[in-house]
Amino acid sequence: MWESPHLSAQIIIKYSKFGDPVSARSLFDAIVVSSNSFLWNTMIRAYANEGLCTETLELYLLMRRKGVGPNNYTFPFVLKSCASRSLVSEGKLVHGEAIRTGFESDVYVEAALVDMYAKCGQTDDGRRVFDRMSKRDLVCWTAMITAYEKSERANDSLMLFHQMQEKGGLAADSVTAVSVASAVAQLGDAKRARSIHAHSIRNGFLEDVFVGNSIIAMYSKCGNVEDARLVFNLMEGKDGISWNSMLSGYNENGRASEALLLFEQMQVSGAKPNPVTALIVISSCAYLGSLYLGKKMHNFIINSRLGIDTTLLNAIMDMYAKCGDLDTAVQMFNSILSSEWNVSSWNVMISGYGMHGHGQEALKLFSQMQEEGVEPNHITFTSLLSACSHAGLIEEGKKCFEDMKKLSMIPELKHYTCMVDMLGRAGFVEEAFELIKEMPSEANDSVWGALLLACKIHGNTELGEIAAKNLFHLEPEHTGYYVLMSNIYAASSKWQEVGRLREDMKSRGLKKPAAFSVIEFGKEVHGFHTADQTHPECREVYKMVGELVIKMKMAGYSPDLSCVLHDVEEEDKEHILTTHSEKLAVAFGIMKTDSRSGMPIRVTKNLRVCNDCHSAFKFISSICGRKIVVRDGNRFHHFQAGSCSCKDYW
DNA sequence: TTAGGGTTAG
Repeated sequence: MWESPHLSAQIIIKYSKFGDPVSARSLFDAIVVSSNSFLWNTMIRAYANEGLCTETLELYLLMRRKGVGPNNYTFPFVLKSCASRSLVSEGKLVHGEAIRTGFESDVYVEAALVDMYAKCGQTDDGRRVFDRMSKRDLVCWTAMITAYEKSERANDSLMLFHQMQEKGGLAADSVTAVSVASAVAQLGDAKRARSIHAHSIRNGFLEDVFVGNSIIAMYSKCGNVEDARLVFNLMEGKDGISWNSMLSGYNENGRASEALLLFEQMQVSGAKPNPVTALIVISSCAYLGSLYLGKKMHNFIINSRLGIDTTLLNAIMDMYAKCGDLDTAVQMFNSILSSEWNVSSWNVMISGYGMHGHGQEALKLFSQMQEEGVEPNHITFTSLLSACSHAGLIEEGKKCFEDMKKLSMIPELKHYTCMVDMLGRAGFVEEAFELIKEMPSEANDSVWGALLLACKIHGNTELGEIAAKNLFHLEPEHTGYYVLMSNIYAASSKWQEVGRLREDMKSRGLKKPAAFSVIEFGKEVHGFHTADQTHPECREVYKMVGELVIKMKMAGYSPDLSCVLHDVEEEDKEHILTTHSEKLAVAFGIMKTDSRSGMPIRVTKNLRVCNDCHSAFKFISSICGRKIVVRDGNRFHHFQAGSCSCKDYW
């Protein structure tokens, strides 16, 4: 029997098909192996198809040592193994052997090489092989299109897709459509997204769940959640990834509450959440800043035994920090051995300390991290610089920036944004502007935005105008920048300029974003707009604000009328201040919660808290003996006994 | 005797 290599090969393949490569190998070893490559190829194929990479490569080496020549059947399997583990150097050696043995231009070997280089992220090497190929089929084209997409070269990916249709005369199938949709998603090109969707409908690709899922992700990343939802609703065979894609689509577009609503529907539908779902939904809670929902989701994750890995733990800690409960985040961090944490865990805590104004603690944690031998990455430095900025630790921040360069890390735009923010807030607006001028690349809207904010805080109209000019050019539709500049003009009573900007906004159809504050206690959530008239208890709330103002005035408070950016009478200004959404929310909290409970009043505001409210909350915390925690658009403020954790520096 | 391309989160 052993004399027939074909029969032996069939048995080896059978063993392999039944998932028993060990028996296959025993049989292989028992056979007197000839110099014929056939049986070797069969055994290598068995290992490669089982995903046993080491075994494949070892057997390949043994084959070479025994003087058996590999051929066009050997290389595709060996290359497949290299691809599966991203073993670039091994793959390149095998490529060399294929050249030496004269099998490089075999179509199967070529295709395997393209695939290997693509999977190892060596896109250009893959392209060189691809260009030399004598015959290319749809799979080869798709492999190369996907390789570009995966290495974030969306334009190259789409260019190749068009070449495939025009020069190659090939039509895409659903697999190609998935990669092309991902490439369009990377570019965020809403117009092309529609055309890919239409193409997929025409060709019936939407029956493939992979295509539906990638189109949902594509629309979401192009800012078109409505169409993503439409595709999602029409999908017949939704799987876990469909739900997750739609959930994260809402998150990406700042619509976290809709993500949570969809999550409820997901549970009703019977679809089973997985750890990715948990990760997405926990970050929705973090975005909303709802401690109640965050805790509820944390319990859900524990009870549903989803399996909590470090990534999910990091997201949970991040959620607690962003929902104002830094203590729980710290407790979680300290309750686990530091060897269990990865660099993101440290980053989460450093940024958590930062957003709550504990700059020194953030720096301490950074030292500890380095003592533990954990290498910081660019996110570590973003978190650190932002922590220094919030705490006004200028010298420390400058040192971090230098440390970063010493570690051969090139500062990115976000690091410059933090530096401009840090210098600008501290009053070094000119120095911040100099830094922008020295930047190796062009400043983006975040960098100029940080400068504009600094100009608003310190009343620098001249530099503010320069920042605004750049911003109006870069982001002509971003309302916030018009508002900031108009606030700068208003603060120096340049009402004509204010009017001009207002007209400009009007002609572009832009509206000032409405201020909105949310207060949460127990299961209750209440929202207030500026001058809210819709809350069922708003009369009582205004009465409470009035009483608080009287008490505050007796304690020395005087309204900061400069916070009213309208050209109106002083008396009206004072009244306008009492209608700010965050004041209404805090007053409601005082009315509804028991001071004896020791629970803080937790308010989240979508925009930056105003100076007058900030001052008022310090008085209220002292008068009412309450802790007030406010999360504004930028950071946390913890008011207690007449002062704020930000030390009036924000 | 042969193979190869795909979706979500961080």
